[in-house]
Amino acid sequence: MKLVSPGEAAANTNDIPAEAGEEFVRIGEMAKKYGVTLRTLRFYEDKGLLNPHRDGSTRLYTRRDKARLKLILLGRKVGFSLRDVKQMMDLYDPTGTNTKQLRLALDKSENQLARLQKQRALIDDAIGELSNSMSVVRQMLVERTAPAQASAAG
Amino acid sequence: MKLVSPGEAAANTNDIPAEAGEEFVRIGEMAKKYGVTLRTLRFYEDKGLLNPHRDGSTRLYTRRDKARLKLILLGRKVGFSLRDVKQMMDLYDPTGTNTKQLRLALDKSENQLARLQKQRALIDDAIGELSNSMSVVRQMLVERTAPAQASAAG
DNA sequence: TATAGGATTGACGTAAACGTAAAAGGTGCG
DNA sequence: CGCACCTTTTACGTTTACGTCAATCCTATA
Repeated sequence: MKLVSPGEAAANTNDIPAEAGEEFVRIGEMAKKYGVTLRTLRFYEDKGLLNPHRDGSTRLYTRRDKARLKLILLGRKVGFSLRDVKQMMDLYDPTGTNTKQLRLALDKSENQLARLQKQRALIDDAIGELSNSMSVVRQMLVERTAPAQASAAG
Repeated sequence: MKLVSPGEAAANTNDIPAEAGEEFVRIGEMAKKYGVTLRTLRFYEDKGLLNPHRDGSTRLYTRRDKARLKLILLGRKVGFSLRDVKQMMDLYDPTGTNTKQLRLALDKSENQLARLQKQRALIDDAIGELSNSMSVVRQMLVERTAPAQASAAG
């Protein structure tokens, strides 16, 4: 009747009606486990990305919620907006082949990949310009700290 | 007594008290010339980044303003915030060597360069993960569109 | 029972850089 | 004269993903 696997977080003694062997986790555990804040989990729920069970008012996360959260975090990592993530998740149907979902995901991924590559190009550009500017500034500083050298060389 | 060089924008006939040969430009010209909106120029002024002269209430930009705007745009391009840009610009002193300004700029630039490189790494990471995911999804789609092949091979 | 530690909802705050009306004034041209 | 065009100021709206209180509640433990 444990909420979490043994060895982890021994501060929970709540009796929760877990008829089957489902591992329920409360928000604090969930947050720690995935390195997010409580606020984040509630926010995701508010946006319809998560749907934990409830024991009264207390949120209880199952491994399905964990799987969803993992997907969300992966999506965020590769730069999808939460809206995109939700759109893709909403297409999930446990009884079907999810072809639509997969196609949408692939489609969005292609766009996102393009965006990322553009961003990369922009950043490379910025790095280039910044490096140039830095050279110039360094040179100006040199001329100001050693003006005798400069005029001697001129 | 022209506001702009001949051949450009022949719609200005305002008489402006330009005693010297200073080229004054109004906000519309300025915006076009640098590819920004009027709102942007006013916004930059509001933030203390620009300080055009006035003919009554009409803004008049000189080449000093142009130089400043160029710097702002360069700063933005390499990822500085307007606040950073202002901080650096505020140190400019036409009578001194501006060593402080240059040092600050260099300092900020180093930080910014580091940030850009981190971002680049993150993006590369994201590209990698996204590409992986795409492969997986593609594979899943293949298995769904040609299940006979898969079961035949199994 | 007091206290510390979670948990809840609600709601405003934050960052950046403008966009977008709204309402009004000035101007040259036909 | 009136329209078209440029300009002005003021000020709220937008975007995204949460942060940060605030007030309250529940619970196990010493």
